[in-house]
Amino acid sequence: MTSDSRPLGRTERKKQELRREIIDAAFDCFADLGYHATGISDIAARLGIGHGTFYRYFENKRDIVDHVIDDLVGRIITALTAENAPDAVSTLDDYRAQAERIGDSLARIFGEDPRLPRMLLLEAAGIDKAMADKVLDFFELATTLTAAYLSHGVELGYLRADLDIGNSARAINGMILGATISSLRTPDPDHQRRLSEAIRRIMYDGIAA
Amino acid sequence: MTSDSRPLGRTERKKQELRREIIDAAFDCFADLGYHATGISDIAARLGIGHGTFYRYFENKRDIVDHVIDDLVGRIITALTAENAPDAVSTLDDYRAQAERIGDSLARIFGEDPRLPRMLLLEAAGIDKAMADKVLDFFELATTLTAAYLSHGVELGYLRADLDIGNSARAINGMILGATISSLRTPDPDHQRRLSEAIRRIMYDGIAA
Amino acid sequence: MTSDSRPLGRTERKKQELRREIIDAAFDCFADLGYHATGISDIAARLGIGHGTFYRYFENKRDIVDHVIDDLVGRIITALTAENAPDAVSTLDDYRAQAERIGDSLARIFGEDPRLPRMLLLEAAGIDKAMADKVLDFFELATTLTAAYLSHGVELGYLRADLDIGNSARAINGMILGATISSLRTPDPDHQRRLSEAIRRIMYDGIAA
Amino acid sequence: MTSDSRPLGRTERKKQELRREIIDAAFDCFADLGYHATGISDIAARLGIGHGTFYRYFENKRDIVDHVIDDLVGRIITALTAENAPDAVSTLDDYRAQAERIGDSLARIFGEDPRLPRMLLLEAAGIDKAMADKVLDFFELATTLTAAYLSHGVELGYLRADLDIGNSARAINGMILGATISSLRTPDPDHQRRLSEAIRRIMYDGIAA
DNA sequence: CATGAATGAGCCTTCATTCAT
DNA sequence: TATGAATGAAGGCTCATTCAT
Repeated sequence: MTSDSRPLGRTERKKQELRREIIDAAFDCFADLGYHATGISDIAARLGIGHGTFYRYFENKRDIVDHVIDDLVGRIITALTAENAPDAVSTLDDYRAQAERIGDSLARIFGEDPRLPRMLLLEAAGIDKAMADKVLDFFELATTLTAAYLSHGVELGYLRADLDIGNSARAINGMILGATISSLRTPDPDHQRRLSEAIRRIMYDGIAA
Repeated sequence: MTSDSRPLGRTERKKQELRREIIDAAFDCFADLGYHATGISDIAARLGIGHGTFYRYFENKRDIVDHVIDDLVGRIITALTAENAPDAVSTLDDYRAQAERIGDSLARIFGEDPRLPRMLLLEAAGIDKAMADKVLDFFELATTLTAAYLSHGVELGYLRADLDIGNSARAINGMILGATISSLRTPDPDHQRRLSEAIRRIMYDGIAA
Repeated sequence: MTSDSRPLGRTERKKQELRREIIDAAFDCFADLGYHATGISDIAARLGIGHGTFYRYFENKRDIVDHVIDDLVGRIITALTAENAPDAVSTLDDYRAQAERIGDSLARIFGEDPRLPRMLLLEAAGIDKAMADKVLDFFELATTLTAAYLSHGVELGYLRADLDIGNSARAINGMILGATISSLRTPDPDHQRRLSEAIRRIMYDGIAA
Repeated sequence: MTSDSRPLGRTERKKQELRREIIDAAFDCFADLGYHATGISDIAARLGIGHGTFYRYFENKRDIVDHVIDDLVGRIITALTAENAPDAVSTLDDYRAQAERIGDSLARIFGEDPRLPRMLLLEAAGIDKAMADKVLDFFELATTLTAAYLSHGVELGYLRADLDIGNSARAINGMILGATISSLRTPDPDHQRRLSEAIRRIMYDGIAA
């Protein structure tokens, strides 16, 4: 059982590896220089491969950035859903703890590599209409995930029965988005923790006296 | 004292007018095609002027987009602050009404021309580092404005005394940001109204049962 | 008898004056910035006139530089021929003194304004073929002048009877040219005097022991 | 030790070849059209290559002309110094023969391709200040070379002991320069020979009776 | 399969010149 | 007559992409 179930040849495995490395190098370049300022040769140079080789793995410049973004989005979705299924909790404390856990997951993944939110929020949408759509798709997907949590909370009676689930999900995601943007300027973990706390406080109790 | 109030000659006025038109045309182009896909000739063609004329009014392509963005930001700030000084209200009802008014202002200015939020949120940040900074500056400014409102609310006793003002302002602005992004996909005014309502509900009461 | 023989109107006189000023300003610009780096607007700006006005006095950029060069050449020729007619001397000492006087004239006119030789030797010829021809014409004219002096010297018996007049004139003018070029790098009058002395020594005695 | 002497691969050799061809084509264009009237596309078209290819070999237009001029200057210096070391002669006749040989070298190299002196004397200096400096540097270098010959001549007693070596070198180079300029108008080899003769006559004997 | 030399579409920008005011 | 706003030809340069080796 040393290899995958399908007998990928050594060559094939190497190819997948390089493909992976190209995606990572492209991410590095796009994050450092910006998409438009990055040349294919920058990506190739970072890997020490000929820039012609790039085209054996990806159609063109537009193609690679799609893979880079899909990769990022996949990483985030994975982090958010792992061990955090909406219906995995059954007590109020569990519920709140899960919300906190989700916030921490996001903070960790964005905190570990600030280029990730920067790429997703500042760089990606400006590439072209299709990419902007993909970013908006991601926001919508996030809304759906959040809505599922809220829905579960309403069912369990933890949340207001009259909650406008979809729109509240949008609002909550907006707060997370705001926090993420704030982290671009102030990456300090302490600050993020306080901001996270403020968001949870608003979520549960509002701001009214 | 023979008409000193109109110190601009007819020529000068025409110049200012054309300058204004170029900014507008550039906004149109950037919003339609994206910054990088827009050529100076596109802007000039839209106005029926020679593209050399463009350079009599703006340094270069980077210069005009700065003016376009400053113009948009200025419009938004104006709309948000006009008749909405943080300390212009003195009762809780006034306070809530003002919050609603501000939300409406934003909805109107973004609803009137959906290209405005699209330009500011999706296009601008991807132009280059400096522009990304300008967009983040704008978010920070918005946070400051919101914080002033919250601060006033705490002073008047409408809001929780233990409110983390700065971070709550960030969270609230995040919700507005989320709503704005949502409006890019679902420009329907009714939907916006419900979303706006959900945000205000969360703000004041939270989501807890 | 306050005006010229022809009753030039005041307007006409002003026109000639401005024309003159434009030529001077153009010379300044060409000498400072180089012909190609000089814009019509640079010339106009230096005079504080609109650059459209330029075209009421000169056909185009190529036209003005022709006038500038003609002006320079005229000044040099005038300086060289004034009081220095080839047949104005009749003794050997006079002859040598005249040669010295001519050298001094050149040194003075070039020394007074180093932009003059710079313009003529470095800038002009590179403008285009026609201008290069004009510069070569000037060299030929200078050769003719020098040849006349030599011819006179031979007639009077001051110079070798077997002198190849034309080619010796070319050689002598070459020495002057070399001195002028040297003055571009080393404008020091003392150095020029010694160089001038060396040239005259070679002219009369050669370098042989 | 299997052919270590040819360390350049075939590709590398081709590259050097094309680089050489570009320099030559650029020289052709600059000489034919003038530097400013020459476009990169003219150079590329002359070689039948895409104009983008040009930029794989040279930084920009300014870069190539530097190489063209350096190439010309190098060729001249080589021709002047090859087999003509200042101290390679030991009799007066040798000395005169060497001087003649140097003159012939120059005449040959300039006569073979009249575009060479045209480029160096008429075109180059007008390109910009830096290039004008380079041309003046070349004149100074030539002066240094000539001065070495004169110095040797004085040491051997062939030349006047009181010779102002530096300035005489300038004067002599001026005569050569004058001859070169004359050759631009009158490329006839016979004429050049007579002019060369006249120069040598002046050098050794002067013009006095 | 990897390479990088070659390519040219297409951009931004300048500036001499025109002409309506 | 003087002006300077408008113009667009022209050209330098970049870089994604191709393809022969």
